[in-house]
Formats: sequence, C-alpha cells, structure tokens
Amino acid sequence: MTLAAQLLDWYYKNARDLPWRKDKDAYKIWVSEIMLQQTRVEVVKDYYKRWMDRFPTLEILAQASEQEVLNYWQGLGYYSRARHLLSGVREVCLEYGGKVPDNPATIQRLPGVGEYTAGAIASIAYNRAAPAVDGNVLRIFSRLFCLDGDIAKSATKREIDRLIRQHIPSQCPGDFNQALMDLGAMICIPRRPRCQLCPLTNLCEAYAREVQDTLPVRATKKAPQLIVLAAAVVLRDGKYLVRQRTKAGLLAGMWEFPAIEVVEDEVAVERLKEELWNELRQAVCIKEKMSHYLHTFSHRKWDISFYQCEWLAGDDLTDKACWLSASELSTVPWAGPHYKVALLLGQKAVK
DNA sequence: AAAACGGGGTG
DNA sequence: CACCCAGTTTT
Repeated sequence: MTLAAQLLDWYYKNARDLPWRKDKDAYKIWVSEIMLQQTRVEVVKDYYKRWMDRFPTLEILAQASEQEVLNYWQGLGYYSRARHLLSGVREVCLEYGGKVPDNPATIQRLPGVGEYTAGAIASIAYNRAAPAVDGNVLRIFSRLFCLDGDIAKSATKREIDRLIRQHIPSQCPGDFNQALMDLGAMICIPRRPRCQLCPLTNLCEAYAREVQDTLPVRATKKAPQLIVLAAAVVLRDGKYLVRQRTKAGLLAGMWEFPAIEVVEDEVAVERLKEELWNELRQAVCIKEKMSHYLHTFSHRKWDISFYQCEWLAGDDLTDKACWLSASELSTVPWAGPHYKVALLLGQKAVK
C-alpha cells in the first residue's frame, strides 16, 4: 500500500460532509477555498451558504457591487479576499467566457489566487494532479518526514511541495488533497495529534520517534503594535455621521465612525473635534465616552474609545462621508470594532 | 525574506 | 493570553 492508498481508504470512510463538497462546480470550489484561507471551517459554513443563496453563479457575482460583496464578507476578515474574488470572477467572465480555467498556472493568475488555491481548484474541480499545500499539509508532512525547518519559511514549503509531488496520485488528486485537509483537521491536529486513529502511523517518522508533539516548528510572531484611537458618534436629525476608509491598507473601503489616532498624550477629544472640522467641515461638541473596545488584529491592536457628540453646524458632506439613519447602518460593511457600535445603534441583524 | 492583512475559537 | 486557522500580496 502506498501513502496515497492508505490515506484514500481512510478518507472514503471518514470524509467530512461539507456544503462545498456537494458538487464539483469550479466557481463554488473557488469561493470556498478563498473563504477558507486563514479561516476555520465552522465559521465558513454559514458564510458560504449565505453567499451561495445570494451569488449562486459566477455571472451573478460578477454583476454585484463591491459594497454588497463586502457586506456579505463582513466579519470574515482579510477583506481583500472579497475584492479580489469579485474582480477575479469578472475577469473570468470577460477573458475566459465565464468558465474557470482548468490549468493550475492559469488559475493562479487570477487575483487572490496563489499556489495553494490554484492547486485546490485544479485538483478538486478538474482532477488535475496539482499539489495544494496549506497549513494542514505542512503539518502532516513535517511529521511524516520529521522535518524540523520553520514551516513559515519558503525553503521548508518548497521541500514539502517536492515531497507531495512524489505522493500525489494521478487518478484522484482532488480526493488526495481533500483527504489531507480532513486528516489535518480531525487526526493530525496541531496539538496532541490523535495518532491512535491515524491511517499513516506506519509511515510516520515523527510517530516512530515519538516527537509528533514537537512538530511542526514555527517561529513565534511578534506582538501586535498598540494603536490608540478616538471615534466620534455624531447624531443629527436621527442620522449618524459615517465615513469610508481609504481604498488601500487596513480594512480598505470599510465604513467607520470618524476616528483619529491619538499620539502620545494628546487630548483625544480636542484632536477629534479638530478632525471633524478640518476633514468633514462639521462643528460638534464632544460629550461623554459611550464605549471602549480593545480589538486585536493579526499585527496590530486597537484601543478605541467612542465619544457621543452633539452636532452644532456643518457643510454638506462630500464623497467619502455621509449621514445614515439607524436602519441604514446595516447597509454598509463596517471596520472592525465600529461594527459593534453600529449594532448597538442600529437594527443590524446579528449573524 | 519579511511584513501586511481580520476575526474568532481553543486550551 | 498564546496559538492557530484550507494563504496571498506587497514591500
């Protein structure tokens, strides 16, 4: 028995029943793979179903607005994934006649699609013998072959990609890749792997040496940088003042209550008042702090305070800001903790 | 090669 | 609280 045969025997008895495994539609595989990047399966399930109710085909998604797409992505994180997916399906409509290409290299040219996702789509939707090396595969192979290189480094990834190519079966590469996902999710898990249930222990070098708990090796990430912010909640005639973040960078294109970064020991409320006047031409009187949140991103930590403000006077707003009623707060995608305040103020349905 | 890019679950 | 998750793009 080969590694692939042992793995597939196990997979055909134990495969998870997942919403995106109902058929091999390349668009559906694509959406699921993008949602699953750095995101847990359990979280993706509901988003995926909601998404397919609204955007059941590639053509329907291609016609949607970016704001609506971002709204459906709200809470999933890494929002560039949604923007890339939208531009990607539009590209497929225009350049490939609405059919997702079947060649891994061609698929990888689509925005938001890297080596992993291209391999996953090609192997699962089209049965092409392409590897799909994700976190699960890195973990499983680092244990199988006792590789102690940092799996965050490209050298280690190249080494594992090479090993995969020696084991991927040409008949059913998609099942092989998905079997590795399931093995990594259910058996060869990050901490305390369930080796007694594993179909590959007879091949596993780490198991033989009893070092499976020490692998894979991953360098520890540095602590996120602390950013102190102050945000203004301005109410005028039943509507709230909101603005859109810039097109690039963190939470690009998402909406927020006007906010500033508080540097050193500046007086937050004074700077906030100046910002509203300088940037939005609104005169306000800052009242009491209404809420305070600590919000940690992968690389940054926000300490953000929301201040209730009384509107005094102001010009009409220009392009990137507007007044929204409480019920309209649910119509825009929100930036991080601003979503919690929008929920508080509006009637946005809890997901 | 390293940093940017989100949010939530888990032990 | 540290760590992790079906990674990709930019620097």
